[in-house]
Amino acid sequence: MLNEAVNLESSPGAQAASDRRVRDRGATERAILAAAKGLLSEEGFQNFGINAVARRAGCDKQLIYRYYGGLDGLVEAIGADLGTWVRDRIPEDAGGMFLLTYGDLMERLALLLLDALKNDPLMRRILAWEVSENTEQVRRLSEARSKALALWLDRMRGSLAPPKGVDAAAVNAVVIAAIQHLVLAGAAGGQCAGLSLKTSKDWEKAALALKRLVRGVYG
Amino acid sequence: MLNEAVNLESSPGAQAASDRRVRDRGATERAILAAAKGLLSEEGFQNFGINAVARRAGCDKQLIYRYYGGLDGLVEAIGADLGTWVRDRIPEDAGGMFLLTYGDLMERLALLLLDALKNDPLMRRILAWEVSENTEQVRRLSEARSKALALWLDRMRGSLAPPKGVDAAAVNAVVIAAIQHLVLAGAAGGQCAGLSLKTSKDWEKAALALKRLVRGVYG
DNA sequence: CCCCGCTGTCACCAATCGGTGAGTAGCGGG
DNA sequence: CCCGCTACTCACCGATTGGTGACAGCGGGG
Repeated sequence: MLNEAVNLESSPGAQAASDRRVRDRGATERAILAAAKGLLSEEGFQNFGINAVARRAGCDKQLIYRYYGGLDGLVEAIGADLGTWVRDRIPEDAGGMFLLTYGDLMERLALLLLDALKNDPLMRRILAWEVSENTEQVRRLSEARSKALALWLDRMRGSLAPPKGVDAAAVNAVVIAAIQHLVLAGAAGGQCAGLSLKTSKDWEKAALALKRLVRGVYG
Repeated sequence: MLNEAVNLESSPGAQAASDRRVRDRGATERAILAAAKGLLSEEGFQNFGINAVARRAGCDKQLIYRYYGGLDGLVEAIGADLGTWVRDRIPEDAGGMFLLTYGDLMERLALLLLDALKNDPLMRRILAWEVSENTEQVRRLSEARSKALALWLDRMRGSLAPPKGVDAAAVNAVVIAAIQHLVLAGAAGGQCAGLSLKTSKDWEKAALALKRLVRGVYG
């Protein structure tokens, strides 16, 4: 039914032969990792499983067990890959920014983070995963993500000291929480607490409100 | 277990007879709804399904199809039930609050919402569901939830007008986003952006930061 | 040369999923 | 008392899940 006659293939039957995977473990490993990241980005963690990844990678799931030790190992590999996230979005002039006040800096960082997350489906999916499940799997991934975020913030901050009299760590955490939830809600439902988050005009309004909040505490 | 043995048989087989559900459609419907809400609250949306609900309700899944038209209808019933959420947390003195400024009001509302969500696992799970999936099912539930939230805010606000010059709707949405994400992250992983969210002392720090932010914009 | 190891494929497992059709059991009205 | 309506249960369906053991084919080292 599937296979034509056993003939000397000249017809599309040859396709099966040409599709044949070259024996290259490294390439296969990379294909699996890419498939996993793509699948997580596009479909979310709901239907993220061995079978789905293998299907997308175009290989047998057995290879995932062999090369990554199962889904857990694969997820860990994704986490390790998140290290590139911070590298990829550190502008060269990070150290030479002409930011005068801590408020200037935090406003800038908030807007940068908002934009970065808005355009990074993988990070968004991981974030949603984090707040939805509490397995060891997602905990490891979460750790990698938050470490990357912390490193990014640290690099961007440089040596500027926060003002005294405010618990900057707590305030920043709340601001980041707001950013993350805005992005999640916007991507998922297109709105948050009655505020539409679809058009770029919508996002400008949200960004302005965010700026006001940050400026309100840090001046 | 509940009922003593009225009968002749003393063997464990009697248990099955004593457990026997009384034929009461209304009670069964309520049991199913309660099971659904409890399951969603405790386990999250991951393993929320016909089989799990029926198992917890102690009845056959067929009844869920019959009485609620399947999971969708059941979810909708949960959504309808969220209307009580508002009623349950409107303090009597809502109209008679001696709040002078819009800032006073929003600070108070923010802290109230933070606490309410912190202690409401069902709302939290729904919230997490909203940012993780975008099916028709969750969209309806989301709508019910946000409508309840909007109504609550409206009731609490009374007739106090927001100050001019600020996009209060956007600012409030951002604040609510922060609250919701703090609660989600706290419940799931016990922290958010490096800020621990476990002890009540942790939450006080977060609440203080939240107050500062609100006060910063609304004075 | 042959053989062994590595890469990749396939077949199969038990468990669970959502969903449906048919059958049982008890209560209430005639 | 019995009959019918209704609440309820059971058995089964195909599909999909995570997981494993056995096998095929190529290639390099003895």
